[in-house]
Amino acid sequence: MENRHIISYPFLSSAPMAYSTPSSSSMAVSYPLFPFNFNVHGNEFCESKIDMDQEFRSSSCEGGGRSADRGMIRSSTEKRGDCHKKSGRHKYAFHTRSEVDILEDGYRWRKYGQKTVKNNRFPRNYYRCTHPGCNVKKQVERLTKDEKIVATTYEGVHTHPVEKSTDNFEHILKQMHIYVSP
DNA sequence: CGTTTTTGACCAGCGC
DNA sequence: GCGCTGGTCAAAAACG
Repeated sequence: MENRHIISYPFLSSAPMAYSTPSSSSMAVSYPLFPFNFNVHGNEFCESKIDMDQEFRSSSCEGGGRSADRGMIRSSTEKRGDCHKKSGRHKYAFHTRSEVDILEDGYRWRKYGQKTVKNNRFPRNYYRCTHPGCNVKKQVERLTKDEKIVATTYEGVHTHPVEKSTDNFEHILKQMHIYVSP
């Protein structure tokens, strides 16, 4: 199986990347950091920024730990404590053309859910970063209209460096095909 | 044997 | 209030 991906990674580092908002509508392939708002009107590659919170403070989700109590954690401390709009995290969705669902992006993900969504015959997969204290999540789903397109949604910012070596990552970059309109 | 995936159930938000 | 839909949990299974 071949790992052909046309992808870009907005979350390669936990460094605070500037919101460059490229109005020039051409994606700057600035290895290894991509700006948050890249815009490519190439072929299949599209990107949509869903939501943005300007400061993502890691609000210590490891406080309670996993309770063995039946019934859910239901996050009683942060439920109505401070955030009046709970989905105020960094959240970025972009489409990639790939033949496998997930690609080695340097982080380690653990799958925690799978749901069949309404307009897709492919299920949506839910992943979470396995680093302790890092609650970055991502969703991966394959589109029905073109099953070569994989929609990936990242939520949150990693609060730790990338696990895997940069050698491996350069290998990944060589696999990536990025559409840039001339 | 530790970690990850699978999978059904549970919960919350939203529209009617 | 009810049902639908999406997101998450957690126990069991699978995996290395």
